[in-house]
Amino acid sequence: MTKQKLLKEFFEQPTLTVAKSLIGKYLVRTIGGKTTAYMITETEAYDGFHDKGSHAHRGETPRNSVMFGDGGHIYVYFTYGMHYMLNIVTGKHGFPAAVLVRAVEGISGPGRLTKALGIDKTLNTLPLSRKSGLWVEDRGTKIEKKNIKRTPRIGIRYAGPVWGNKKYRFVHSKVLENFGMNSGRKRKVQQRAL
DNA sequence: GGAGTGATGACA
DNA sequence: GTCATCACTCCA
Repeated sequence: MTKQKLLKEFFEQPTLTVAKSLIGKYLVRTIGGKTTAYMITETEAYDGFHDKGSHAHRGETPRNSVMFGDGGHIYVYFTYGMHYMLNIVTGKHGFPAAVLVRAVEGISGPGRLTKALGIDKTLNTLPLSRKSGLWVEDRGTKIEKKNIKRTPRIGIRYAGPVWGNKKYRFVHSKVLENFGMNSGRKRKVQQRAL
């Protein structure tokens, strides 16, 4: 199995490309000397100033400033008084965009994901790297196009009929591994209802 | 369907 | 300084 760490160039691609390409990649977390990896199954794109669903649409603020920086950095924010959300900054410096990682295999929901992986605001603004203890790897998993569903994003109806209905959410429905069929092992697919 | 929770940003 | 809002989760 190849393990290829995704570099800055990957995250500098257009936000929608990154959001879609992240499905099937592995989110790797090192904490307290232990490393875990989970396949990403759900993402959402937040793309530029004009995106009314994005934190950046009213311009730069202390909270969202990392979105204006280089791709491949971590944007974590706290919401609803209890949940951290994990985003990965995309695009080039100066263009505010990010991908929200909503779910990984076995863990649905962005708040539950950050809780399970011990992700909090201390990671905010850091680059994805071994040093920060959080990065993304391509482990050779192949995802067929037809198995990635596109839907409107969750929880941003305030963005209005146009931006609220943009299909900027990518959800994985099935996985094919490049080294053969599942050798008898039962695949556990957890997926939130659509 | 509704409570809980507190940082954030808009406004004054 | 106040206040409404929120890229959510859990329990009913």
